[in-house]
Amino acid sequence: MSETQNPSSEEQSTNDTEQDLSGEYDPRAVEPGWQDRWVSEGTYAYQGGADTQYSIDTPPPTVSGDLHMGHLYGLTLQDFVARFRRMDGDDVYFPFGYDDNGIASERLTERELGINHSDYTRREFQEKCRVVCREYEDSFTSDVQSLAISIDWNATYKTIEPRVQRISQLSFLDLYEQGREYRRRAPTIWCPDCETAISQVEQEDEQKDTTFNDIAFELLETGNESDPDQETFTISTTRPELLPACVSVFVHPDDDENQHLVGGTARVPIFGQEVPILEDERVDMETGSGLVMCCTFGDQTDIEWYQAHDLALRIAIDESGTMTDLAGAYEGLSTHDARERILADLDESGALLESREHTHAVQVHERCHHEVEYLVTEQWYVEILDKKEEYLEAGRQMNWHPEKMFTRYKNWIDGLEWDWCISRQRDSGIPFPVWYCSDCDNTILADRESLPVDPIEDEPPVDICPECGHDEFAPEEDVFDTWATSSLTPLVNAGWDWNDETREFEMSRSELYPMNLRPQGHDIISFWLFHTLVKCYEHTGEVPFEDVIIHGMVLDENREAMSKSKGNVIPPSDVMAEYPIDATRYWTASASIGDDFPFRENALEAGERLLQKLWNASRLVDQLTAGVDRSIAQEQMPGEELADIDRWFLAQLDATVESLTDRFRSYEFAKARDELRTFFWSSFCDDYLEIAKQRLADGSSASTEFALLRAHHTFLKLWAPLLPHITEELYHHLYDAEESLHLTEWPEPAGYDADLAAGETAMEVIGALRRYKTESGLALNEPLDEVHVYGHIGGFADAIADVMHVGHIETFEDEPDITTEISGVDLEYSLVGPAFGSDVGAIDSAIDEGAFDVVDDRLVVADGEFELDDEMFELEKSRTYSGEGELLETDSAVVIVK
RNA sequence: GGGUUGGUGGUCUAGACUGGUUAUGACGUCGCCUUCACACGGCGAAGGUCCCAGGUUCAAAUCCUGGCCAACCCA
Repeated sequence: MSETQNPSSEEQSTNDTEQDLSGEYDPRAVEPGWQDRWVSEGTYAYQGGADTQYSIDTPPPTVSGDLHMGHLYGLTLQDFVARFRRMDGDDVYFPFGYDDNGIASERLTERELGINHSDYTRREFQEKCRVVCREYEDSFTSDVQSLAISIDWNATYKTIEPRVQRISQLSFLDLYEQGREYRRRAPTIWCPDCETAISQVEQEDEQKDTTFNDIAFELLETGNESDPDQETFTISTTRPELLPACVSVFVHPDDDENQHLVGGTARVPIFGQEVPILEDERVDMETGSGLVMCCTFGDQTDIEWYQAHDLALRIAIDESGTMTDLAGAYEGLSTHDARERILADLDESGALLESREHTHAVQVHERCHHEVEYLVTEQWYVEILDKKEEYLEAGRQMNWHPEKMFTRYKNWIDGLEWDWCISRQRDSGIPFPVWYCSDCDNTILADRESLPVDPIEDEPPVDICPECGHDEFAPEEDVFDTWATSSLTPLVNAGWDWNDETREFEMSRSELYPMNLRPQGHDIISFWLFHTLVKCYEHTGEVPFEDVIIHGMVLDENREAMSKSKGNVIPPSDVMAEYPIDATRYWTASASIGDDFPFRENALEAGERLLQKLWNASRLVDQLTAGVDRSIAQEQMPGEELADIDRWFLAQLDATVESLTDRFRSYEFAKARDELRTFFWSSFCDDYLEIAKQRLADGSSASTEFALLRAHHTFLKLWAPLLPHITEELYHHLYDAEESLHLTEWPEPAGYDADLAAGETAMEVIGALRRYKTESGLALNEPLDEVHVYGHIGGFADAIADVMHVGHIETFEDEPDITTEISGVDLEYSLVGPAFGSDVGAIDSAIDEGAFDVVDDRLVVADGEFELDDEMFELEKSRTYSGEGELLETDSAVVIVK
């Protein structure tokens, strides 16, 4: 869809492996070069035709602003999956879309150009939207490319493009024909600012300051004719402008004080209409006087009352938030002005008893934060309330990562109260492919083959109405809700379309569907995931996703959500200016899927350090294997030709490969990252590389050269999904000047066996000797004459001698000739507990007092009261060495430095 | 108001499903060391009532109940 900013700086990494790697890694020079090259070479293009695919249904960002941390995080997680799967043998379909139809992009356009949509024709305004969106999309695309997201840039879409419009309209027709859509005049959630209907998901709570007004209503009749002295009662309301819409007053059935009113009637002040007094348990007795007026409509409870009690309908507010003729003298005023004037008039007439400050939760439109109204309008709906159970069950069929996120999906479905309103009274959406007969209002649908259509410009498919024979039609002027289209992304990706010849729906890339992965934030489970499931399930009969990963939100350094109002937003551009992308990605990998996670400057610094470490270690490997044919890294050397120490390291590498593969497959990037970092840094750099360095310093060793290259080559691959730039750069320097590392195969365990226990002990011994030198003020390369090791270190004595510069090393399998004294007993409680139960305490205290003895490998405690088998305990010994040299202890060996 | 999730050294975090007595790692702090890939390095040290209170159990960071706090979702 778009070009990179600077498509041709490929030369910069054509390398010659003869040359040493330069002193320091310079990501500023390296990273942009690779980003450009990957895009211009189409490195991540979906191939098609392979046996195994992996398809990701990426979230199309709403075009409403710049790239933010949430995008960076989400996209990077997807990229980890994509890069791993690609190397692991799958043909990865990693598309990208922009959601540029609907209210968000219209408002962006208005904001950007300082205009209002109503000042233009629909066509003109749409054009302006396209222009503004295109600019935002281009800069967004270049941002995404500079994050090294391995998207196939041939597989992109915009939700406003004709291809997607067609799919969206096809979807509408299909659901209509299945009987799952209807058009109805009914109470609707309405945004007076955007002047459109919205759906339940698009409203949110907001605390607002307002005044709570006590207003006297004249009591005309009581319910049981008692208490005739009472002339008025009090209603508390925050919305006096709704008085002209008042249709009844409600009392709670448990409200003893006001019970006598039920069944009576009252007169509304100023407006004078007579309304019934009814009883309903939805009254909130705690707030105000306990008496509530019901207006059509002030909130959702009003709607429920209206339906349950068959009340009158009085419409006092119109689509633009202006008072209607029902408001009499207040007609034409905004709701806000009407409120002021009505309050003043109430005050003057004495009906306003009290006004007090009050904070309460109101429903607002999430896009513009204006208070919503509930208006009776004609809208299109997708029926969902009748299938809540089925959609819940369908959700259960997907693998949720983390599992607990399914609960959120369930809660959302449980709380559903409205069918899905999909019509919007806006300009820049996808039109309904519908006309209505001007005479009988019959619905005329467009033909499938003619889609996409715009009924305002296009003619209906019939000349006369099939119902009544009339020949004039009115176009449907509404457009689809954004989510009615973005809920179709799996079908867009799979190339869903209607085949007019076979009279069936089909997919041009059917192998992609159901998609393998849906990645998204937990904030849009109710929007995107739920709607997508409903739509795709109804169209295909299948659940659209195999796996769902639900990630958390990026927080600031104080663990608070980033928001413009708090002023704590960190734009990715700031981070990208200061840190390498690979370091940013390293930070991103530290979050477990599902957890919110804080921005941490020091995590980025840690990433930078790792890059430098990887670079330096690679430089050392490069130097140590200067004359060696690098292609051996991709071959196998039989285990028996390898020195013990080399085989030992490769065996550990095997285990790491295996474990990392599992981690990546189950989306556990944080664990993969930490495991790999620890193994790379501690085992490879600190231990093995030091050993290899010494071994090769003493003369060449085919075994060590092979192991070094093999390990290094493998490390580059293992790091590749997380750190794509530096690994690619190194790979080109050392192994292959042409092919991209990211298109090579994920490593597999080579099957090397080694005495892991002996290796472990050998590393302990090296550690102990290192400590000994440091603590004795010796340089680490200071020679030691002679060392005796008591413990099992197999064939690793030479390696220890090499790396620690020991002249002569002697090993003994048994205990050294030292004085040992039993200083305590370590109990194995997992065995002692079940065997001795409540006696464990007595055993503990007896041992503390020294009342134990070892007889024939058994521990006799408290004069024989208890006897423990040898596997139940271990003796703690303190050793004193009186011979020549110094005694060092490790967990499994004793070392004497002569 | 209802629900969900979480609360582990100064900070972030592993461990919790499957209970076992010495709670993981990183960052930061402090001390020592220029050492031939790397001081963006190495070695070492200090630092924890595992939110609180009960309960179950021989044994609880882990399981159960209640509370407090925070975030999110829904009213």
